Amino acid sequence: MNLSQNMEDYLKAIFQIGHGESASTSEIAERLSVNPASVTGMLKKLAELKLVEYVSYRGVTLTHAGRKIALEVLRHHRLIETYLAEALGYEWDQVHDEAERLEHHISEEFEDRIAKMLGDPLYDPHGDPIPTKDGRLPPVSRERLADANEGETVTVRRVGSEDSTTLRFLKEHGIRLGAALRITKRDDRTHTITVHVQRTRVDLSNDVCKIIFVERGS
Amino acid sequence: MNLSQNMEDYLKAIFQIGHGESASTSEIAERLSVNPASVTGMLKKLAELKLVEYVSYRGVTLTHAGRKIALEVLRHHRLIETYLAEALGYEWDQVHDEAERLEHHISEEFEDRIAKMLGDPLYDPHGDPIPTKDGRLPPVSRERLADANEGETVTVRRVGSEDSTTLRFLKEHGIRLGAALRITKRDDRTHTITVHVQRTRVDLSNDVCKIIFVERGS
DNA sequence: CCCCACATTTAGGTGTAACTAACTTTTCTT
DNA sequence: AAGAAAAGTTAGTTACACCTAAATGTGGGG
Ligand SMILES: [Mn+2]
Ligand SMILES: [Mn+2]
Ligand SMILES: [Mn+2]
Ligand SMILES: [Mn+2]
Repeated sequence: MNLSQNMEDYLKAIFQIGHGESASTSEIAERLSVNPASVTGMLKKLAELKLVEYVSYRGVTLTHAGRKIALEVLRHHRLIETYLAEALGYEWDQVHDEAERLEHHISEEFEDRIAKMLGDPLYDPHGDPIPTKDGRLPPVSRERLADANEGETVTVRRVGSEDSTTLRFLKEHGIRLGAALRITKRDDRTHTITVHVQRTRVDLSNDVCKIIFVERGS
Repeated sequence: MNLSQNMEDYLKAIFQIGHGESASTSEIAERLSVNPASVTGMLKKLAELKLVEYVSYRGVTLTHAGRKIALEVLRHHRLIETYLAEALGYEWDQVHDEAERLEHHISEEFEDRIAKMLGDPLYDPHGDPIPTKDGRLPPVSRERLADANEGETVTVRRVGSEDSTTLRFLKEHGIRLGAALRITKRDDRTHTITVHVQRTRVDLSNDVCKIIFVERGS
């Protein structure tokens, strides 16, 4: 099956929104910066190809075939991000846009070679799991920094953002994968959490804390 | 100026056919595996954008702006080929197809990083010159093995083919960049040239000898 | 249970880039 | 120099993927 770049991005978006549940037209439109009317059109085409199950006004889910493609594209994306960071010295806030384009244009050969060169990594520079060649997703932490208690110490495992300003901010304050954070204060009035990284104090908004996933302990 | 992948490939084709002279509709169609009628349509659009000078029934030449883009795409192509060979262990017969797609999708950032990593190479794995960032082409040999005399010894500098079967054949017989060839026999009846690489004898058709460019001496 | 707000789809249209078939221009052959 | 062959262009379609505006469906509050 040879799909267009656009179709691949739709399948990936449906996978990432839905994660099993069905994705709505407007969520897909939002994520792809496209008009909802365009989404309806594309969903019909994807349903025609048996890549999604689509019920008018009810949203879509991926079929087995659609899910397989979504995972392949996601594997490309995250392997490329990892390669850019490891082999070419990109920062974690620079990798996303490059990977977003390249994911559609590399060959299986390229995929296999960079995977091997990197030692078949399981996580990308943001801690996102890289689907394996046979379509399985390595486990990820779902504990959010936002839910950690005052006094606890946690380890950063994943940052669920593609926004380069946010990523740069975090990096500059020492918040990177593997960093140990001590939660020194939760202010529920200002929705702010104060953490200490090494000896540096950082104030984080609740919004940011919702996209930082951690593991208890250090 | 943001051009489509297709437009970029047209400009590159015109550059490579013409090299100063004008390119004909059918040559472009041939090279891009596209219908001549489609070429006419595209040439009009490119002329509209002032990227080519187009006279109906008379062919096209690149404008300064068009040439600049062609050189940029060519730089991408050849840098990527070089990168694939040097950094990822591709063979010289595997690099072309991958580069043909990727050339349109990498960022300036990516271009700069791989160029730097490779030490700003001047030639790709086939000995083709890599345009510099400011659009200048390193010099190349135009001496064809086909024109070498019996008894001479020459050094392989460039192989002007993208055909992987040809490239694999040459590689397997020790004919690679830098290899020293002694022309031991020219048979003008069978249009065959016999050369010795190291101690191995290889018979080459005249067609192949026309795409092998050499430097006199070893 | 009706109405309204919102989500979604349909209808109609754009731009890109290809195709085939028919026509025109150029070039070659005699 | 005429006529045929080759090269190139025009006309009319197709497919893709987007858009806006108008119409329709859905689910919750009154
Ligand atoms: Mn993408
Ligand atoms: Mn990532
Ligand atoms: Mn190309
Ligand atoms: Mn090359």
